[in-house]
Amino acid sequence: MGRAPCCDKENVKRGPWSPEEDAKLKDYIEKQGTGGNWIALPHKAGLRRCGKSCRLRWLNYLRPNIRHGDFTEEEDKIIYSLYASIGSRWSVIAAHLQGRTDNDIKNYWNTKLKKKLIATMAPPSHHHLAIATSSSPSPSPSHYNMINSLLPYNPSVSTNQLLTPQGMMMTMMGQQQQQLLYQEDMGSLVNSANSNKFIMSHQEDSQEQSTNNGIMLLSDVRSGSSTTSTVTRVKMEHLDHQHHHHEEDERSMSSVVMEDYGMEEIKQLISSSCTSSNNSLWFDENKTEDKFMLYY
DNA sequence: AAGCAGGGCAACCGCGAGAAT
DNA sequence: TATTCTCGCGGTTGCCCTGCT
Repeated sequence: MGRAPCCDKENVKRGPWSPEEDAKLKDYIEKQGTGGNWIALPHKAGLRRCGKSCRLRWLNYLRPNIRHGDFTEEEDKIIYSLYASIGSRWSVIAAHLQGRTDNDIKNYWNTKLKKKLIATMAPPSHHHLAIATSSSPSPSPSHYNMINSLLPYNPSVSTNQLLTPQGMMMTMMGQQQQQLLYQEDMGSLVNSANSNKFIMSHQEDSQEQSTNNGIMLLSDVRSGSSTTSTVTRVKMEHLDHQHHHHEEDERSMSSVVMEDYGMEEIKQLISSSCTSSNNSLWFDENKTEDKFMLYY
């Protein structure tokens, strides 16, 4: 049995809203509210529009304190970060950006930010998405920015704080305590069965802490919806051979693991930026894990 | 100046979740 | 418990504007 249409499509106006319609809708909602029923609202307000159309118009354009255009760098970072963490859940991302609508952010991402990311992620071949290793030059700030963008968003973290591995670590350590399990060594890293849990293992050499941090991050954020779930798992590993006590392979190695069912774009961006000759790229299409790994 | 292509954005569509009946 | 209805969401479409040839 088919679903009943929400309105009589033959008798409703479609397309761009006129200033008169805007005024009617705004006036009605300001005086009467939505009444909790968008379907009935257009009739009451004297509009020949579908209730869904009215809702969309109000939420995306007419409601107070809406901002359009001119996204700031800070907002860009927030969007990058949240997208990396939760995927294309625009309403959630919008909730973190005062005055922005999900539609605005979605459009902004699709038309500008994604391209900006491509530009960032596709520099000359000597650029890699990686945390500095002892055998490679220090990454540029843009690398940290990109990596920062993969970290879960935390509004209390300043931009500057995110710009260095140390800052990132501070961020993780200080801000995500409720979600973090801190492990003393890699070998004891466990993959939590719980969703929405962030697991981090951090190795340090007591003599060379400042330059040779081993970092392992595992982010597992799942949407609440079982059917439209966006699963994002960002795992970044950096195993420096000098501190790599638990593996046979002594190569300097950093890896990024992205698991995701709704972030194909991110996958492509990262994989395309990390396929230079000295990297090996592994896709693990195991359906139970759905992850791919990038090793340097 | 005209035609075309691409980008940006507002609006629409269809689906799933959850409330109401 | 099953069915219907509304809301809210993400994906997609299509119009309009701008820049290029």
